[in-house]
Amino acid sequence: MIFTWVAIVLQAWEGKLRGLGYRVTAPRRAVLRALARAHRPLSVAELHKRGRAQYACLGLVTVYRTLQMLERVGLARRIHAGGACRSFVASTPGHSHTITCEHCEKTAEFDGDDVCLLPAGLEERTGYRVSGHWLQLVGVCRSCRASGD
Amino acid sequence: MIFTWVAIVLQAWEGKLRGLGYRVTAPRRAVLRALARAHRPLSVAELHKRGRAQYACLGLVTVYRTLQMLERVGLARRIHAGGACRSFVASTPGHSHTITCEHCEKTAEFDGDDVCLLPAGLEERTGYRVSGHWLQLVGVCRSCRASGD
DNA sequence: TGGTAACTGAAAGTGATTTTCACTTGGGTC
DNA sequence: GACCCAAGTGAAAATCACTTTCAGTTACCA
Repeated sequence: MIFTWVAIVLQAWEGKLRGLGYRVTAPRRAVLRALARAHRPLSVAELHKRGRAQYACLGLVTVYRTLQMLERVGLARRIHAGGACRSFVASTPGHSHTITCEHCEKTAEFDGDDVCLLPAGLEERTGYRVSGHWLQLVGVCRSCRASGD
Repeated sequence: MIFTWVAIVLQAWEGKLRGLGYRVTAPRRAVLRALARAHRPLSVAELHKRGRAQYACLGLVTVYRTLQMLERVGLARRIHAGGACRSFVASTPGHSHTITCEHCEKTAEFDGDDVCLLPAGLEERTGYRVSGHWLQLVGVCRSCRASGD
């Protein structure tokens, strides 16, 4: 039996959900799988379509509900792109940020605890005491650079 | 004749719009004014309501169109809050970031060219060459701290 | 094996945004 | 100052993005 990377990730996710008291159902598996296989942020509609490839009668509402749940437990992350926040990527729990390729949209996470690294004297300049932040980077991924795009 | 700060800002904005070939109309002035007077991010509906205080028959569609135009020229900025990107604040053109108070939502800009200051070796770690970023901070403003909130 | 609370899909409801179109107007021209 | 017309406008309708409701189904614990 061959285990793909996606299968291993799904296994881990399902264990995590079960551990948190969530049921692992066929519709949820379909959404999880679509998320795990994607290499770029996907809209709810796209996830619905891809999820249906695995579970034909997957309902759109279930996709919304599953994403909400996955976001809550840190397994999915909402991405800001094109003036809206309607796309999702798979995520690992914990504090991290994302970087998205401006050509192919492939999105990666990187650990962010050491990022900010905020401008010196920000509190003095603005009067605000910083308690949180939200950072998204844009760049060009290795393969798009290699293909000269 | 007394010039308030808001009046001065509006004057500058109107000059900028005219310079770019946009017409300065009563509906646009109403939206600009509502934006300039706000101390926190406002939704489209709120801007519509406030704009009507100055120009009674301001249409909702015009608010959308004006915001789109202002965002394009850098005079308004969309703010991400509560899982959506539906609020706007006045903005100064150029590269800067925002910080929003988690209590009163008052939002300030700060210059961001010196921010990132990204984690060393990000390109090596992720394979991405960074070309841009989007950063929003959350904190507590001076007056909310003073009031012990 | 049940039993049951969690989960589901369809349909209807809501709210945000865009499109369309006939009408109005800012601002340059004479 | 009157005229012109492309840019701008508001209302209504259409579209899109969710959310709620509800009757039926199912994962999983005892």
